[in-house]
Amino acid sequence: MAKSAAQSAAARVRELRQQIDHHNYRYHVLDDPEVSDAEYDRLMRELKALEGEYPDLITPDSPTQRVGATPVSELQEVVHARPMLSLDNAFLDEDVVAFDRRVRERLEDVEQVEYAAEPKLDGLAISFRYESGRLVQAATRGDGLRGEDVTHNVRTIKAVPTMLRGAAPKLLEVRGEVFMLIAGFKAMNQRALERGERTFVNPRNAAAGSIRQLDPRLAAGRPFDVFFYGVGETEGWKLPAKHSEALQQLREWGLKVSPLLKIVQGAEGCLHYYRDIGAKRASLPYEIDGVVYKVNRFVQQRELGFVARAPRWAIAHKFPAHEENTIVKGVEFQVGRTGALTPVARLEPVFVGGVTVSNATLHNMDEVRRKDVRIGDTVVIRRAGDVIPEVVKVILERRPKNAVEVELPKKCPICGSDVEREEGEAVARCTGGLFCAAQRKEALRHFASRRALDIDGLGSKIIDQLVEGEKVPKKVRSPADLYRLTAEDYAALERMGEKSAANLVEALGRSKQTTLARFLYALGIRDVGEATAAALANHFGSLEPLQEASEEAIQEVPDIGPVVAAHVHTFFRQKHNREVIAALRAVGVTWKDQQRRVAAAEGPLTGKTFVLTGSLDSMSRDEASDRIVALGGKVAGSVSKKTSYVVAGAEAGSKLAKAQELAVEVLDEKQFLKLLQSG
DNA sequence: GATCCTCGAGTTCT
DNA sequence: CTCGAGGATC
Repeated sequence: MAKSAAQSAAARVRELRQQIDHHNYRYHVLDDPEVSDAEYDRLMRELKALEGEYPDLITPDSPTQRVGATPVSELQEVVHARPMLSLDNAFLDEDVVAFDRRVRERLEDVEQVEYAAEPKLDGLAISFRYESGRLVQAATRGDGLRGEDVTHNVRTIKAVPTMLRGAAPKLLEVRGEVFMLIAGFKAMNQRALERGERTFVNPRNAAAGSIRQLDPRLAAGRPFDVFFYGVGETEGWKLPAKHSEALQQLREWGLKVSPLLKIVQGAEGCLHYYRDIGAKRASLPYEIDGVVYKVNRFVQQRELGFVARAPRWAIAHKFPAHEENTIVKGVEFQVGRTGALTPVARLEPVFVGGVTVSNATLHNMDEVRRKDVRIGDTVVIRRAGDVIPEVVKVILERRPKNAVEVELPKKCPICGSDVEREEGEAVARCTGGLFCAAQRKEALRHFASRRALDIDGLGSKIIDQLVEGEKVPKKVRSPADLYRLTAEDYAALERMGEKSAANLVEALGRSKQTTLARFLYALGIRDVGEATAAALANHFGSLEPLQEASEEAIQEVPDIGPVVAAHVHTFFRQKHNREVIAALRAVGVTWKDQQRRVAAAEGPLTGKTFVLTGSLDSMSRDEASDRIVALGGKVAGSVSKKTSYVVAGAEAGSKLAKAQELAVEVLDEKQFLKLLQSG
């Protein structure tokens, strides 16, 4: 009786493992799950329960054994049966052309070479050994000849099958890249930060660190993924004629291959592929540092052979690096429109991500202390998918003895006024107000900016001269002064010809006809940005009632609380500000009072919130957002659970990753246009 | 009182 | 784009 129960348990265990392996394959390799996560969990729980009852049935390749294997005391050395080679690097198009030429010269009678091209992932190269379809060993690349045994950790990666599907050969050693998804990496870092644990600089380091852990419980649950890209030692498998065909066979065995793998012809095909992937780079959910081209036919590969430790039949074509090291030469403090003092690191110029970077913001003193940046330090600079360079961290081992700590200045570097930092606030401010030339300049620049009065041709070089100006009849102190200068006055400035001066006066004339919302925004009231200015304009309809409104009345406006209301109220109580406003109206700045509007326009998109990222082909982001609002939708700046859609254009950045993390629906340009049309 | 969602402000380089 | 902080909501 007991025996037959054990027998049926064994059968059920086999059945469950088969099902779970199948669902893993659907989920991780095909990206097309058949069952819900809940159903999957139910199968896992049943298997665990049975194995708990009959421990004899537990085998190392059971899906339950991925997590919770016992820690190892040290990583064992593994000698690779076939060396894991490194690749030659190409940085320029010419390098690729030269590579292709060398290949053709060695292969006589071949006019055009076929290459298999795929992205080069920024992860960790691993060799996986399957014996009779069963994963028996996973090892790091190491120096190429010997690596470290990391089987215990690799077993916890769900995308790595512990058992191959179908008829597997007696021995199959495959190579693949283990990497971390950016979204998962960020979430993991965030959690670590909240718990006060150490964080990782980038997904690559996180992957390498996790895989080399001794305790697999630390690696389990980390957001790993894997793509297999090559074959090592085999037994009982007759290799097909082409590399791409071999990868196709790996796919059928359940080993995940990059979906971006492509067959291309000649150097031209390679370069075309490089640009194509380069354009997609920022929107991929993982980091890549280039693409790899491999001669596709195995016969040709064998004919080409190797030099030293790199094959002659493959090359890695690198993208410009995202991260570089450089030295902090100094830290200066910039003064912004509101008087905020911002520390900026002056760097030894360094080429990162396609441009030369010589400055990077440090945001505020808290940030300086948190990262512990000192003058003389060597730092890691990153230009991720975004544009703005960032100091990632200090390389402490390279800190010179005479490194200087950054001190917050006591006096404003521009005007010499006292610097104050409110209790509990991150920013320090110059107290000089409009006495400070930096604040006057920034206020003018803000006034002229595109989203304010949009005065073309009034750049910072011109503003500098107007404010400090030797060559101006009267120094410009407020925006109203701008309208009193003539074309001749402007033409007298450095780097200003008659034509530019005429254009500027023309632009000033155009700017006089504006809207209340833009005007309020242009005034530069603290904490009043575009959205708040629009809310004030909608609520009050015209300027006079707002100027006379009490703090309480201002707080009636949606999204305005006591702090902002106080700023607005104080602004209009000040004599100087009222004079500037009167002067602006006197020179002809005007707008149509708008209807007081309570609700937004009704439309097919009412209740939907959109977030835009990347650039669209058919319209600018401003146009896109106008069209959404016209149909009753809302456009927000950041992705949250309440976001209905993220519209991702070319070179979408971190918002796309965030959307994927929160499972918010993502629309590409086509789908977005369709939605607009149907509305 | 805590948490989430938005907005504002400052920033790089070509 | 990122960070900090104000406002709303539970």
